[in-house]
Amino acid sequence: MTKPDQFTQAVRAWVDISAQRSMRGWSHHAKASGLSMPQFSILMQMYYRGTCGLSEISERFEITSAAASQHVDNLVQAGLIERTEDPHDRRAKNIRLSAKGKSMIEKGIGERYRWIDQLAEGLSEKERERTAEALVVLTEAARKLDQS
Amino acid sequence: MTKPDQFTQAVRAWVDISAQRSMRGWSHHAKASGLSMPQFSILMQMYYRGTCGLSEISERFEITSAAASQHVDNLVQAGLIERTEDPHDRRAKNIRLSAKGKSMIEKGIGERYRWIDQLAEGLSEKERERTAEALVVLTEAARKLDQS
DNA sequence: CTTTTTAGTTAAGAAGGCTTAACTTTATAC
DNA sequence: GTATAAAGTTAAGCCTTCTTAACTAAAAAG
Repeated sequence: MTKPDQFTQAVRAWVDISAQRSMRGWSHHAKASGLSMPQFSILMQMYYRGTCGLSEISERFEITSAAASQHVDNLVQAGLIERTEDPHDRRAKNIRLSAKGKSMIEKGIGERYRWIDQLAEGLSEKERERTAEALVVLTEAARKLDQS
Repeated sequence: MTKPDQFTQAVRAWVDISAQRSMRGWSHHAKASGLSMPQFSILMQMYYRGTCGLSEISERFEITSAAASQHVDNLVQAGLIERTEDPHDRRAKNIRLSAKGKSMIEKGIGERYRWIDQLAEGLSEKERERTAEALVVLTEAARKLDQS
């Protein structure tokens, strides 16, 4: 990498501003629903990745299994996730979002992305089309990075 | 807005994947440098917005001025920011990054955006040009949202 | 079949972040 | 010029998160 060229510059600027925007409504919703950030993050992971074990949570968030267990326990008591025994390995637990947890997260996502609708209103039809195309290209490329 | 159309969909997907990517190296760097997330976020704000008063910090992060004062104090003692009296209003303090704080954040930013360079490698010259243009348009529009 | 590993839980305690409340100092309003 | 408001600090205490350590139960290894 020699210097921040035009592409890098453009991506950085957008990532910055979009991340900031998204985080705003995000932590708002977390607070409003009485959840702490870690709790909310765990629910978020459940939403995108589906059922998992406790160990996966502790790995992903780089906390001890004790900490993960405590978080999960709180969320279970709040009725937001379900914890059942894994039939194939009775030491392990299967953890998944409850219906209540799911709808909660979906509301949070709506909150997180409301600004995108406002953004759309500030653009012409043509601009929306062209930027959407560009983002699809970028998203594709980013996904490939994840797999490598 | 009636339903998530193509534009919204594309923006969401990209925001998701880019935010995730950026956050990864991000909290890593924060931990590695012995700073908590709130502390790191404050430094980040200083970096992008320059000098500010204490009240701006408490507003931006939605914490009391007491909490902001404590954070700032820690950062001053760590040599990462400087706190001086505002000559125009002697009640107020001017808070700005120190050289040490600046280089620290810049290292963090490098960490945060390393993946963008990898992303660039996966695209053709033409794609880079066109996506960069689109992102400039989006960034502009998002900035306008902030001002309204 | 015994030993060791793995998954998870529980309890106790340390560390950090945030709040309220009381206070100082300076600016603004009347 | 006095009263009020604003910027910031300090101290005390609450709450959350996280960790370590001791534990149970089940699977895997030998």
